[in-house]
Amino acid sequence: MILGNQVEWALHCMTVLARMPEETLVSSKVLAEFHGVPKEYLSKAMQALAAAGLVHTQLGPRGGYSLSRPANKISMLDIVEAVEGDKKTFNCQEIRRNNPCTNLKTVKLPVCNIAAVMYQADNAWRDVLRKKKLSDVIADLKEIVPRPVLDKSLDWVLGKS
Amino acid sequence: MILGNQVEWALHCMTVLARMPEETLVSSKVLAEFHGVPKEYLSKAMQALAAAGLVHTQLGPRGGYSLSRPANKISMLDIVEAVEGDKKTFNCQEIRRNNPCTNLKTVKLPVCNIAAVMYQADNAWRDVLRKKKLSDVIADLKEIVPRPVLDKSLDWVLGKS
DNA sequence: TTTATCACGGACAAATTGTATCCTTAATTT
DNA sequence: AAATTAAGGATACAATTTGTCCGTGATAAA
Repeated sequence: MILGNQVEWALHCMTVLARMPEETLVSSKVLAEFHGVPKEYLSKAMQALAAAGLVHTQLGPRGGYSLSRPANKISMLDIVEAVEGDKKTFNCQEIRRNNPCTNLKTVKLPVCNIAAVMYQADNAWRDVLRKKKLSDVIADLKEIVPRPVLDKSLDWVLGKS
Repeated sequence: MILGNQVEWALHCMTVLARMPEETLVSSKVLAEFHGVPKEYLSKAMQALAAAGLVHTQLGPRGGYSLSRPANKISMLDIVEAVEGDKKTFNCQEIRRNNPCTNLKTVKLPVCNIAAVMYQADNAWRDVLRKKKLSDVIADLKEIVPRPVLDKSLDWVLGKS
């Protein structure tokens, strides 16, 4: 059970957008070059973010992406689910109903107790991501990355936007 | 990010083994028939459980599987990791080092803050599964499944073991 | 108005992983 | 000796992930 790379890309792209001045648009070309990932494929992730309403998009020359709302109103879960979908990590197939010695095919049963625990674990995972806002991520970033590196990166992106 | 079916199968098989009297061996053929899943493929999951030391195996006629330790000493995480592996659900590719405006390829950096949150979520998920013991699962089972169904199932498996 | 740049989105292809079957070998009971 | 069982390798098929390519429409700048 491993998340796709698109999730990582999307998270990093969102932190870039979150650090930009208001109204600044960043194209997928710039985002792709900045992160060293294929532009066309990254574009799919950005489309997912747009479809989820997390980013605003602008077509045409000098077009690109910007956050559609403040970074403290966007959680990491929002981003992960936008790209990865919101299906649970455990897909109960109800194999208990295959039990050959009783006919449980049509009987109504409470939710499978094994699935229940898996769902509980799934929720714990989501809760952590739901509580972490994009603004928190930016704050963390400023703690661990040297200021000059942060500034140079911002200037680089701004210079291309 | 979705777990494979083998995890579900393994969890259900372990609950069957946990309900058996001491020293009883259950073959993969019986486990497969009971759960309505392909025997050969289920066998792979059982091999994984054996490799992880969660079940004892016995070859030859009347051979099969039994728990290798008490059900309260086996967690759901033990079972999930035995089948699914213990790789984290988020695989950080360190794309922050691809940043074209600074050379971060070889610089030592603290763990990526985005990865850190993903790992935290991963741990929350694992914690729930680690705390839930196989014995707890059995207890839950007795609450939600009618007693006659439980008894008939046990008798069916015992009759074939 | 023309041209270049951008997001969008469909079609396609390659690589990886998940699901499953088959068969041989070795161990063990009857 | 014969039958049964787990172990494990080889293989095939399906689904998903990863990635590319190209056409369309929007839009800004020349």
